[in-house]
Amino acid sequence: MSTPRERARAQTLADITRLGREHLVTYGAAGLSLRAVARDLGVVSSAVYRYVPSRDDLLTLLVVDAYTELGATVEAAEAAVDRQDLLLRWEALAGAARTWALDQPARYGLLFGSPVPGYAAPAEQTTGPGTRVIMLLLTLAADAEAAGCRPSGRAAPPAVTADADRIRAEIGCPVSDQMLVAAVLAWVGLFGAVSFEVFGQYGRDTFGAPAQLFAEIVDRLAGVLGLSAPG
Amino acid sequence: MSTPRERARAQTLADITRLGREHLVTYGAAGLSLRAVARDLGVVSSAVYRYVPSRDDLLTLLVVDAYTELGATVEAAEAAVDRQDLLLRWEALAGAARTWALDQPARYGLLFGSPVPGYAAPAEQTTGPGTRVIMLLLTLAADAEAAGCRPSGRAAPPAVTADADRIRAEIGCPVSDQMLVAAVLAWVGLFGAVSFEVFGQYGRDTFGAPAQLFAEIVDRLAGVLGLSAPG
DNA sequence: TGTACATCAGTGAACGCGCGTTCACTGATGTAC
DNA sequence: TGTACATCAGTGAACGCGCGTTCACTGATGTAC
Repeated sequence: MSTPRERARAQTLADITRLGREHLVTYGAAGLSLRAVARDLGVVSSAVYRYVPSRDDLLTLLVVDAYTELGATVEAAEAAVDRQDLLLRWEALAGAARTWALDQPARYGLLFGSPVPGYAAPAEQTTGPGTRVIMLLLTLAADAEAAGCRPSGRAAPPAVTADADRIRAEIGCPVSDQMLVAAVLAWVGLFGAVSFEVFGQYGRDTFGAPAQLFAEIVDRLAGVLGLSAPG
Repeated sequence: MSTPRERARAQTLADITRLGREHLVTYGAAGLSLRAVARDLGVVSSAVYRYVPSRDDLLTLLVVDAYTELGATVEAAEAAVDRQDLLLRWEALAGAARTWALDQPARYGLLFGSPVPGYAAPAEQTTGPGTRVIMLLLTLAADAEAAGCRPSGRAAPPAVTADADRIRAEIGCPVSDQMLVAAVLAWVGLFGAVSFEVFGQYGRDTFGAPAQLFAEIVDRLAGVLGLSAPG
C-alpha cells in the first residue's frame, strides 16, 4: 500500500520526466537544464534535487525512458502479426521503429545521435532497455533460419566467427554466423535509414515519398536476411 | 598578389577554423563557443567578430569544412583503385568513409549526428560539399549498371519512380529505379554502420573485430548493388 | 484521541561560472597625393 | 621621399542572460507512544 506522500513523490518524479522529455524536444540533450525543468514544474531549482541527484542522472532517466518506450512499441508491433509470416514481422518491426522515431525525433536523437559531450550513459542502467530491438531482431532471425530462410553473403572470417560464438553464448539465440552478420546489417541499415530521415540527411526535398522509399529499403534488407524466399 | 594584411587575415581565419575543430572534439557542437575560441586564439572575445559574424556562422564554417574533407578523402580513395573493379571501388569508398569518421568522431557527429538545437545549416552553403559522397556512389552505380551489374529487389512503386525521375534529371546520372533504391540503401547502410561504431551503439565490447564486421556488411551491401556478379 | 518528535518537500539566497553580442576606443598598417 | 588620411585588427568594459550545485531554513505531513 502506498502512502499519500509516496504517491505525491512518484507523481512529481513522473512530472519531472515528462518535462525533461519536453525540454529535450526544444533544446536537445546538451541543452537539458535542471533549472528550466524546475521552472516549468513551478518550483525553485534546488527542489528538484530532492528527486534527481544531478543533471546527468536526469539524462540517464530520459535515456532509459526512451529506450523502454521504443522497445515496447517495436515489440508490440512485431507481436501483433502472424508468427509464421517472417517478412511481415520484419516489416512491422522496422515500420514501428521508424514511426516512433519520426514522432519523437528529439528522444530518438538522444538514443541514436551524437553522444552528449561529457556524458556517458551508465551501462548498468541502459544496456537492458537498449538491447530490446536487436534482441527481437535476433529472435526473428533465429525463427527465420529455423523455417529454412538462408541469408545472403559469403562465409564470415575467423575474427567475426569468434565474436559470433561469444554473442550466441551470451544471448542463447541459435543463429548462424551469416545470419548474425545479416541481422546486424538489417539493424544498422534500419537505423541508418531512420536517422537519415529524422536528422534531415536526405536533403530538404529530395524524396517526396519517404515512406515508400523506406519500404523499398526494408524490402532489400529482408532480401539480405533471406526472408523473401523461405526454403 | 596578396598583401601582408590579407595573408594575416587568411591565417587568422584558418586558425579560428582549426580551433573550432578542436573545440568540437572536446565540447561537441552544442558546446562550441566563440569566447572559448577567442581565448585559445589569445585574443579578446569581441575580436573574433572581425572574422566571423556570429557563432552560427562559425558552425556553418565547420560543417562545410568537414563535408569538404570527408568528400575529398572518399573521392581520393575511390579514384586510387582500378576503374574496372567496381567491387573494389565500393570497398575503397566505404572504407575511407569509415576511417575518416573514426579519426574525426566529433566532426563526423556534426555532420551525421543529431541536429544542433536552434541551428539549421544553410542549404546554399552545405548542399554542394554535403552531396559529394552520394554523388560519387551514384556515379559508381551508373558505371556498374553500364557494366551489366543488376541490383537486387523488386520493381519500385510509382511514388518512388516519380522521385527517381526527378533525381535523375537533377544529377544527370543514368541509373535505373532499382539501382537508385539500392544505392540509397548502400548509402544509409554505410553511414548507419559507421554511426553505430563511432557513436558506440554496438555496446562497449560486443564486437572484438569491428573492422572485419564492417567488411562483411560492406560485402552484403555490394550484393544489394549487384557488384559481386557482373553480367 | 492527543501529544512529542521525526521525516521530508520545498524555499531563498548565494557561490562561481560561462555565454553571445555591442560599442566606443587605440594604434598600427596601408594608400593617395 | 614625405605627409595626410583611411582602413582595419584588436581592446576592454559592459549588457543581460543562464547554468549546476550547496546550504541553512520553514512548515507541513506522518509516526510512536
